[in-house]
Amino acid sequence: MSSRCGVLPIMTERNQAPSPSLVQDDKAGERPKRRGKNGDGAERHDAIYRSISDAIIEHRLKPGARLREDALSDVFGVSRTGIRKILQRLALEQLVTLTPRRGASVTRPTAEEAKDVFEARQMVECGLMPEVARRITDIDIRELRDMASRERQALRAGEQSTAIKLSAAFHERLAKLSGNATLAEFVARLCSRSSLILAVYGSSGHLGCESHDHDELIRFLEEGNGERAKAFMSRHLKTIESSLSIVEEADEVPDLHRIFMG
Amino acid sequence: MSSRCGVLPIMTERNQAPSPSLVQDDKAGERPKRRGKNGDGAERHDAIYRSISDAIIEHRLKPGARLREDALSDVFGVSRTGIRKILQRLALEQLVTLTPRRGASVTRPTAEEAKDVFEARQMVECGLMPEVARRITDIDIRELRDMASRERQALRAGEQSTAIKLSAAFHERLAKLSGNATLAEFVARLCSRSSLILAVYGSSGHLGCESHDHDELIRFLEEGNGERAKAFMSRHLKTIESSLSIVEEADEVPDLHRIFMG
DNA sequence: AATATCTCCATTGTATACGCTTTATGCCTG
DNA sequence: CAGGCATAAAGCGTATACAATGGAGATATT
Repeated sequence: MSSRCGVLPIMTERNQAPSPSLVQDDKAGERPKRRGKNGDGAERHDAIYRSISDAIIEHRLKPGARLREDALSDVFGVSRTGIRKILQRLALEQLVTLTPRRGASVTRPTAEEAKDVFEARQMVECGLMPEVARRITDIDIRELRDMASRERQALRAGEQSTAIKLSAAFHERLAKLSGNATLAEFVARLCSRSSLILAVYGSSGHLGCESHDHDELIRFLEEGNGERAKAFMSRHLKTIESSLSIVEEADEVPDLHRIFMG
Repeated sequence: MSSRCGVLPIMTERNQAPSPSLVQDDKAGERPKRRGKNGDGAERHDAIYRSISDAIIEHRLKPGARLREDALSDVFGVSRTGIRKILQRLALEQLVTLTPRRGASVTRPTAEEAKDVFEARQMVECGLMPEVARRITDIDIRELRDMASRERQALRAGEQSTAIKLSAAFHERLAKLSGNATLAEFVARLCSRSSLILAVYGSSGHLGCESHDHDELIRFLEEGNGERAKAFMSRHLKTIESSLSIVEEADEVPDLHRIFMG
């Protein structure tokens, strides 16, 4: 068994925090980095959280990959206590699955979850479009265009990880423009899970959003046409969903007869 | 300062778990309750979580109430480690607020959060009605009627806490009938937060849902009229929201002058 | 030879101890 | 008499240690 992925494809972390400040010598006993007052205590946890979250969203950590606590604590240089907190948070966002005595692993979404997530996105993201079209400003449009362009660029350069994350970020940003923080956060979580779903059910070579869909969507929003934006978003999401090859691989007892006996 | 509520209005807990198994003598040193194999380890945490969550939803713990870790660990007989995990989970559901070095307290929703939450409920709960109307069965209807009846009963008996929880439970159950677990969970969270919002902005004597609204809603669902159910739900939620007296009380320095000097 | 069982190890669950930050009270000073 | 500072206490953040459980491998038995 365990044809799963290896244990730790986690590359240290490409910290996007402003302070690189070598990580591993924190464990050396003394504490050389008492910068401000406490400062990086909570920020460090948040950075680690984003690090793992990004790795999952970008498919550097694939569904089913196990996340052992002391391996993570080794990599990030904090003790298991902090790691557990982070894993628990990721579990609540359903990016990792916490099996009671078995530890954490990257969630492998089921087909039904996939359906639910895209149904939810249909309802919420589409429902948000009119309000977004109403509230969007020129600055927002410029920023969205920039994101879309960077996404296209990454896609063309073959940087799948980056493209996936930018695509999710685009949808999240869009939702945030509605001004409703609660719904925006919900959309953000749905986008993360969508990324996971793409990792499992996505056909390779065709990752999520079409190259120019986002640009077209921006155009509708720019002209304040909320209804067309809504319709387009609906079509957009349907396109993504229908591109999935949901085969619901039989988890339990994988039909050895059918597999081997033909 | 600290004209807040006292420290611990937590009455031990009216455990709804099947095993009462006295709680407080766990701290007595020995561990007399090693029942099955591990059994109550995780279940116990879940019970504590529900205990606190219920207390918040039922307004036995009011917004702003501080939740000190060792006080809770004393009450429930588990160490701070477990309490922290639970508090973190509650924080992620936005029932409690975790201030970095200050500990946990019951969240006091802002006016904007209230608006966002009800806007989200409008979008999701109403959007779910057609599907619910399509999938509802006779058994579901009977169960919903029972819940509504129990709610009315509690309301009439003056048991506010029970009525509030039953009302939220009704909406949650309804959402679950849609078959979409993701959206159902979102609705559940919105309902919890709504309860909190009612605690802060609700005019007393008029808590949330009207007595007979739920019964009427059931009727529409029973006849499979998703659109009317949707419209009714929309009106229902609007009624609740407009019953709030959102005054955005000045949080800081609770106006001691106005309070004591008249 | 295959399966069941036993044992050991890897890994998580929980508690406790320690340090740091914040807060409150008392004292000193202007 | 009022306001600021210092000291003490209390509570949170983190790490480490210990216990317990589940799994994998080895061995014995049928």
